[in-house]
Amino acid sequence: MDEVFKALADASRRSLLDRLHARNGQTLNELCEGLAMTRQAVTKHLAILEQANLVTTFKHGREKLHYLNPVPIHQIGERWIKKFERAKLVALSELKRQLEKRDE
Amino acid sequence: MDEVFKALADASRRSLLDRLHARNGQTLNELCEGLAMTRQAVTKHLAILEQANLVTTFKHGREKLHYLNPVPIHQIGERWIKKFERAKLVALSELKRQLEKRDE
DNA sequence: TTGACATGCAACCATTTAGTTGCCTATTGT
DNA sequence: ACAATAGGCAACTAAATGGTTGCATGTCAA
Repeated sequence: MDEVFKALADASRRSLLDRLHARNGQTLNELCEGLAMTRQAVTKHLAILEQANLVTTFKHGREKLHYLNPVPIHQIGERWIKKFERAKLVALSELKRQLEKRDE
Repeated sequence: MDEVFKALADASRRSLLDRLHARNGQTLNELCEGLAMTRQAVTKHLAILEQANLVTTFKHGREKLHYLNPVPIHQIGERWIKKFERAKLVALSELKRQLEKRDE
């Protein structure tokens, strides 16, 4: 779980996930196109995404195909966001109560 | 959005959010209790959470009260996770298709 | 009013991180 | 066979990050 959050912390990596979401199964070079980064930098980002299990790869000849694995992202929603859903419901009223308490 | 993801990337900060979720409106010193960190380190974490709008604070006399703001977390779910929900549904079949393609 | 308590500010340090360059290996098409 | 293509590995650098210590400020309570 820690690795997933850390992987998602970087904007370049989120954009790589966006690209895979737009078209799944891209090669490393395809993912590099149009980015202001060297191929090696992208390789490192993909390795981090892979270690967080957000991306799965298959080798096909000399190419490496990258696939988005949305399951960990879904788990964030399941385990973490839902935890704060109820809090969201009462947030406004709590803040309101606090603002009144402030004038004591 | 970038700030929210970065704020969530650190385990200490997520645990601070957990603590606030368990009991909202704690002071800085209360949030420090039992942590293997100096007060100043916690202050920095809370500042990052505040800047990401995940925590809101009110000063009450000499105390600073910290409140969880779950809205940005909820927005992650809205804007980002749902984007990958459909992808999750087709992920397995896509992977399967790829595995077959591999043997061409 | 003065000491204790709650917090703020700033300088400093070590580690991690994001990126680079340079070179090596493996596969493919002609 | 061999040049071009796709990717891998390692060393290095600059900047960001997470943490510390030391001191200053503001508020409360006796």
